[in-house]
Amino acid sequence: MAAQKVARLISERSIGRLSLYRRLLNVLQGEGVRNIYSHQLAAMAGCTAAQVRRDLMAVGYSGSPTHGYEVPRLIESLREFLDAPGGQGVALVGVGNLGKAILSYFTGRRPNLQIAAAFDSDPYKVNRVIHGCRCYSMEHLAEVAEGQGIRLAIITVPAQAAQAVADALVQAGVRGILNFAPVRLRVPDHVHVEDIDMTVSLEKVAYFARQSAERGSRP
Amino acid sequence: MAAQKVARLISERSIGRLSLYRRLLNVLQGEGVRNIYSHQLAAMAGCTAAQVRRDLMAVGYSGSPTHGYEVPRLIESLREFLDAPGGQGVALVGVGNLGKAILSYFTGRRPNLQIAAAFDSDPYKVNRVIHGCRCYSMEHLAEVAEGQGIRLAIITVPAQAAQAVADALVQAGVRGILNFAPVRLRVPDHVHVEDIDMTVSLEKVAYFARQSAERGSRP
DNA sequence: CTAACGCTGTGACCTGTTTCACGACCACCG
DNA sequence: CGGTGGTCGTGAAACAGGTCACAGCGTTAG
Repeated sequence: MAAQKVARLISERSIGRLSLYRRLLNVLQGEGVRNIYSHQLAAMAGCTAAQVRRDLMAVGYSGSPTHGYEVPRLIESLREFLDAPGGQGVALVGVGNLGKAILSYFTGRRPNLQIAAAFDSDPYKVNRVIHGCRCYSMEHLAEVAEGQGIRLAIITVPAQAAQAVADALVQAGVRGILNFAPVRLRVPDHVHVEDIDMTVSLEKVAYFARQSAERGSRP
Repeated sequence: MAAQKVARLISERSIGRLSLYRRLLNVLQGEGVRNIYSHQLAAMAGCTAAQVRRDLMAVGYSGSPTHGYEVPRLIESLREFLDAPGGQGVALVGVGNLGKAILSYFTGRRPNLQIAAAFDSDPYKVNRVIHGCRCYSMEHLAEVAEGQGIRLAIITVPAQAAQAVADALVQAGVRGILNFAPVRLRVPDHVHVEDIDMTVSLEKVAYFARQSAERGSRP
């Protein structure tokens, strides 16, 4: 407690990039790379070297001017900075097509962030094991979530059901939600919601693709 | 051509919000709402009224100070602003779990942005129809994409294959890519890439949930 | 041994986005 | 028929995030 982290004002964007750096570094480590410079990491992450250095300021590990950053130490520092000690269980609510895809996507990917339980209102899915994850009834959400100390959740239910699910999750003590439903969830301040809105993303792509097409055809 | 749109410098963020507004408005229209004020839209979208008004400046439809915005006219203006005339075909590459989920997710959702063709390297999937969408072999990508005038694509292949797929798509004339693979794609400047990185998003949720938990426990 | 190099960390600047604030307008009420 | 209240559009201020530039330093070449 003496070494209390100063409440760093670090932006959401930076956290995203730090997570990206870590993933890139893991690949590099697998290739046997021992040291790396900020500009190399920047090239891989698609940003500038200055931004990499500034982001890394937050994690509290300094590289050497001569050898750059030691890959294993940097990974370790990022782990300390980003991960909860002891790992975090995640609940997934809504075992439809998207839910199943996400279950398989995350299976064995991040050992520190495992999907520990799935929930669905469809009685046919309840008690089945899907991609290695047990599916529970919605009625047992609070019980299972609290029993497993789950603080994070992924919502992959239809839009109409999303708010009710979010309320139930908050009630069960969840502090963070990754929301795939195309709705703005209303939650208390202490709960963090991250939206992934595929429709909006696709429309953004369509818009900007059209823009660059027009720009390109009229030089 | 005389009415050439002034090259509005509109931010990526704004486009995302405009797309969100439109979706909210469609729901409202279904409920029979005729008029709406900026602050109501703001409450639903999770931003401020000033931001709604500023975003809407770009679309070129002015509301009335007394009745706010007419829902049908605003939807129409957003459609003109966001959508390509005549609709845009989209290709989906990678018919795995995630690809199938996305196919079912977009089926019949946005009539203007239909997934017109799917591609996979697995011969077992080729020529099957999945969620109403024909799956072609990767070899026919250029042929089918050009034949159908496809300019947009969604990548849902494993990370190792993503760059090769992106190259092939660009070669086939694709101008915008929605990329689910956890890799930074390298593409020419005239191609717009939008990344959806679920791992990064989940880690962001985990980080900020932990932050607010710590902040909450120490008031 | 000295000089020169290249990289890191960080203060200062700059750019792009959000918020504020205010003039103009219209409907409604008294 | 004038006052009042509420909203819109938009210039200007405030803010956040990203970039630049440079001091400091270990390494290495000469």
